[in-house]
Amino acid sequence: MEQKNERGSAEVPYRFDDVTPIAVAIQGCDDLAPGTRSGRAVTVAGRVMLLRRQGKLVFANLRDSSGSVQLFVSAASAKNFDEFTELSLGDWIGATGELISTKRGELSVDIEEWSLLAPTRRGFGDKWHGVTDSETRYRQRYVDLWANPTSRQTFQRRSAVLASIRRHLHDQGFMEVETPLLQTIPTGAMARPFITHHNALDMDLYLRIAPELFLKRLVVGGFERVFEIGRVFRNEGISPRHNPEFTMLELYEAYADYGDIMRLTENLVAEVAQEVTGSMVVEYQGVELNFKPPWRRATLEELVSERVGEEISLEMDEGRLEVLLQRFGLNSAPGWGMGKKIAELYEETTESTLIQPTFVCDFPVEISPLARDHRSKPGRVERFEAFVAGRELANAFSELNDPLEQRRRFQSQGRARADGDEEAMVLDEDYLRALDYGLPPTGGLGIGIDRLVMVLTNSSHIREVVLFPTLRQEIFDSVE
RNA sequence: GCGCUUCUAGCUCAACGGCAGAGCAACGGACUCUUAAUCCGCAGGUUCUGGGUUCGAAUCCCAGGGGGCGCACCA
Repeated sequence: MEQKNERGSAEVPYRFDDVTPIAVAIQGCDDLAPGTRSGRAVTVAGRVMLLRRQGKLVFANLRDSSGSVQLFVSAASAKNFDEFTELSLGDWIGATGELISTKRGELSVDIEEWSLLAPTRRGFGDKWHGVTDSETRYRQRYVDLWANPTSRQTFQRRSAVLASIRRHLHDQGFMEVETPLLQTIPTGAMARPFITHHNALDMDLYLRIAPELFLKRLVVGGFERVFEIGRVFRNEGISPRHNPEFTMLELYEAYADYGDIMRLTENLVAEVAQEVTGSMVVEYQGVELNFKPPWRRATLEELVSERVGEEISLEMDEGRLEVLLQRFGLNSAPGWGMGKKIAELYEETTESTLIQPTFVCDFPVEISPLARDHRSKPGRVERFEAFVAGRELANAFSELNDPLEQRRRFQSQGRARADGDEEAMVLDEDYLRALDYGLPPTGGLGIGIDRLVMVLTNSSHIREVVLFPTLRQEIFDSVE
């Protein structure tokens, strides 16, 4: 099966000098006339992806992370020519030669010297079809990345998105911080946690479901603009839009309210889109999404009223609301107040229809335990969610900074928990103590980075944008 | 967790109740300007696993496993 490849890596070099990325090496040589030589010598390295043997002349395509280039290997001028003809697709080599244009006008490196850097013992799939089997692509991402250019581009763009976000936030005076992943109280969001155990302390710990409360402690501590980009873990279902671990951006800005955060959000996302895709208008699954600010702003109650076709509000008749819930197949649970019921109706009828970027504003206080009461609308908080392509992209609020009110909110969550809501938020005494020391007016924001990357890479499944997505354990037939 | 669906050579796929095949890769050989696919040759299989039905199962049925989609849950 793998007959040829009794070759190991024992005899290949430990390093290879003077490598230039292929994209850099070939820069400026696009217009070399067919059949001419550039006089420029380059050293490149990468994987042999295609081979066309013509006897005393071999053409190969060499690829590295920056691009690919044709290698022109002639028996008359290349060292170790016979060995070159024995290379396999997928072998790593390094090579030095002059940039030339072939008779057909293909820019090539006319190899003088080359070295095998690592042989491959397994093939990289069909050279035309690549590897399409999704299981192989997710489990063996190293194969996917080499075999499928679009996969490679997706992850390169993901990196560009992260770099762009960091650059913009640093430019605006935000400081990047790291807070605990291992937490004694899993709080700051509505979700079930993963539990683990620390042996020396003989203590259960939780993988964080959000960094939120730690970041606000830092604002109490005087860091007025902080952000964290990091993994959070939620012990919930897996779907095309959910991976148990995912990457969240959270930021907090002192002296700002949710209106400031709205402007920050639309500007940040629009500029990132512009930088990584070249445009603020992005095609996603056949639909054009326009991220150019300003985005539409509407209240949750306005949007759900629009969809349902009649006025929906916290002040409406509760019996009428129950009728509407029934009509949409929703059964309210004991303990649900008007706010929760309206939120459920909104989620069922409205969320998936919000295609263009939209700020959904002013959520019911009942479902927003960390957001500050709206300055003029009783029963609502100053909170928004940004929706794009029918999905939540961001969640933000004017942060609740009153320790007494925060305690009441936690206690209300505690009652929901007692009623069986496993995702109701857990009270954090130290956080309340921190608020006692004074949290200035603060705007906070959370953005699901994976979903942002999905939109900016036209990916329909979160696994397309997570390098090593969570899968069931693979069972190997033999253990050697 | 539930429903639907899928799994055949290293990869991409045929065969759909009657001898398990092709292209590419690999392996051997020919070829000095090719562009996934030149030519000749040679190999390659627990058809995901285990049961069952049948004269006969990759194919039909049952159970299990992996993947995908949908629902539920969430971001």
